[in-house]
Amino acid sequence: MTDEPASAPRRPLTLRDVSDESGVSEMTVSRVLRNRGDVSEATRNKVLEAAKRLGYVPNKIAGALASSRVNLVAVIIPSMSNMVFPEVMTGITQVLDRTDLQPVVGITNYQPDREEDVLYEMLSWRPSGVIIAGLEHSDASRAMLRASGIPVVEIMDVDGEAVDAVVGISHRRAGREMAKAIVKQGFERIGFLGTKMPMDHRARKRFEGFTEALAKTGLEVVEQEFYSGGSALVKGREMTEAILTRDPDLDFLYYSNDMIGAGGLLWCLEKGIDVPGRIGMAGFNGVEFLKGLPKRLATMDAERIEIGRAAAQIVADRASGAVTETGQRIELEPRLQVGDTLRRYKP
Amino acid sequence: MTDEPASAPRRPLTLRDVSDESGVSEMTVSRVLRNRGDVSEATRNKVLEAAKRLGYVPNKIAGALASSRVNLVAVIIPSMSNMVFPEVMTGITQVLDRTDLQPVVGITNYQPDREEDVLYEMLSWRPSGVIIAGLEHSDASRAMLRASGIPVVEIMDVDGEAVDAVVGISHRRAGREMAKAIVKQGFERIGFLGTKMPMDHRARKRFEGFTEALAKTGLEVVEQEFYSGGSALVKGREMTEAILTRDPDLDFLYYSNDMIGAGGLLWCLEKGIDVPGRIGMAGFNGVEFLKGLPKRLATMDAERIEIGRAAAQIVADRASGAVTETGQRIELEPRLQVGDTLRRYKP
DNA sequence: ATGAAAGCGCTAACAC
DNA sequence: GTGTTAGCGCTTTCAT
Repeated sequence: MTDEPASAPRRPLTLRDVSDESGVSEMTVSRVLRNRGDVSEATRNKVLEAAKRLGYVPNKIAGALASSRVNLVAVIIPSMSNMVFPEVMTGITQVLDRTDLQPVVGITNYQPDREEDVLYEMLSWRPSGVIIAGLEHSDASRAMLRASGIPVVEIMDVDGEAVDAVVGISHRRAGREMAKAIVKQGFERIGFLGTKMPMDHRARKRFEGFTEALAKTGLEVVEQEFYSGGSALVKGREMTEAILTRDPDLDFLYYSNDMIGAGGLLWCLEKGIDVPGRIGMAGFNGVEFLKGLPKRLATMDAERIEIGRAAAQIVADRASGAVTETGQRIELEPRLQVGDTLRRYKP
Repeated sequence: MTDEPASAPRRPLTLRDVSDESGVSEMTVSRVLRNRGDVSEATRNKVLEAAKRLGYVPNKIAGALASSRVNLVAVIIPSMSNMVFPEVMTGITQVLDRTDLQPVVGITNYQPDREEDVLYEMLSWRPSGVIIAGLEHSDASRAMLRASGIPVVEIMDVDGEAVDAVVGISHRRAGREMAKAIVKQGFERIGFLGTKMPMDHRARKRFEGFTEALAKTGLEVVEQEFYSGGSALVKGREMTEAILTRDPDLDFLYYSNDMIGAGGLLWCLEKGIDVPGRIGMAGFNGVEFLKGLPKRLATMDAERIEIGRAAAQIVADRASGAVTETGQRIELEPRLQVGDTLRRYKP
């Protein structure tokens, strides 16, 4: 019996092993494995066969160190269970799949110090670019991003100062436009339901834009309700019940995201409340999920896939050297989806 | 004007720069930055200040090459937009956060050849371990996993042959137990709704267990409906309508996941169908989401967070050298959640 | 078309 | 407690 089963070698294979096995120099083996430079068909095949026979997997660590090229793109987002960020990832992947770049995801759980750690960790792998959610970062994080010397794209939000490039929508504007659409339908006693603000800058900006636009028409948010943690759908129900108990005369509820909006909508329908005849509702994000509800909640599409695509394109262009420009700014237009809960029945 | 703004240096900083700035040898700088070995408080501070002043971020590529230690754990999953896998990630993160290991996620979109690519890419970074969803992989993937010489944990499913360690539930058993629970309530004309099988081995196994257990009681699935792609909630509605149109006498619908089950439930409630009096329903996964629906869909909890935790623990133990055992097998028990759609009203 | 030598930035191992 | 030396496994560069 041997101590070293073929199935789990103690020492990982190196180029050297493939070189020995094939009788070709390390250098030429390297060229074959990377499709670089001219190699005769004969040696090429010898090498490929040897590599496959041995089950050789190149060591990217050594390769990256030698070439100072790393085909990774750091993607730093607050959460994965949000429905929003997986879609951003879809957009990023769509574009990066056409290049040799690979996304690597880091999760911050909406905590600035966690973001700092994750960023530090990722930058220490010297990625080809960074795509990071939001414009609000700790001073240390911004310093790291600036000092990294690699393309940085801040995504989701354009309301603020960017380190380098930025792709997103204006959440203030999204809030304003929703306010206008609501007022236009004649709603007047408006309640707001959302996340606790400090955790979510984009929700805060939407709220600010919303109240600002209402103020211009002489209206204001007459009741508010906030939550944190827990199942958003359940929270939406609970908050809706709470706010309508406090003020039964509200005629519109604006939710800071679709999930709590969906919860509120389900609750109202169960209670036999006429939506939108008696009360109108709207959420934010435009998640696909809404299509399956009894009524389609009004919402505003946050252009998530498109944001991911555009951000990845900026990184890819810059990493390939084709583009040297920095500080690109792409503002996408949030699209109002009227659905079934915003347009009032004509009396 | 200078060509080289301090904000974006051409050349990334090295240990050497910190050494020069602090007047301490590279080696000692390295020790300080890694908290290794004894360093006097004085030099320690000198180094830390110099590093911070310069904004130095260590190069993990070089570090990993020199030490042949990489604190990354490759996590390979089919999808992020599934609600299931983010929860597995939560469990993994909970455990890894207490170590110096970091998860790196790769997405396969349920495609075996994509899985092969992602795996190859990740292994080439020489991670400390691999956590990979499912037991079904291409021969090449299995060969790579075996040859890697690092801990491999296959998760979610225990029905099959594992490369190394495995943590999950038996989906066949989950299907069997749901069948028994349904039969026990006196349901007899049972329909099944699910994903197209070849894409989803775990759903297939649940279906097999389900039909097998039904057969033992002399029953069978009398109608089936399959889907692929699209919004699961919408698909659930459409499939439910289709299957009940084909066979209006069905008295139970078993869905292969909670999302399509939720769609079906909403559709039935809208149509005024008495659930579970007229027709019973059950899904699979136990997603939190169900709590916010008008009725709680019966389901079976897949123990996702616990699976993530246990898998990460195996990798962490093995990576630390504390445990050398291989081939661990942890089978968790899926828990039936009766909800409101399985227990028949007493007549 | 192929090979030889040097070195990427760091850490292990060993001095002192 | 601190410094020195020799690589880690590749790729770059320059020969041939």
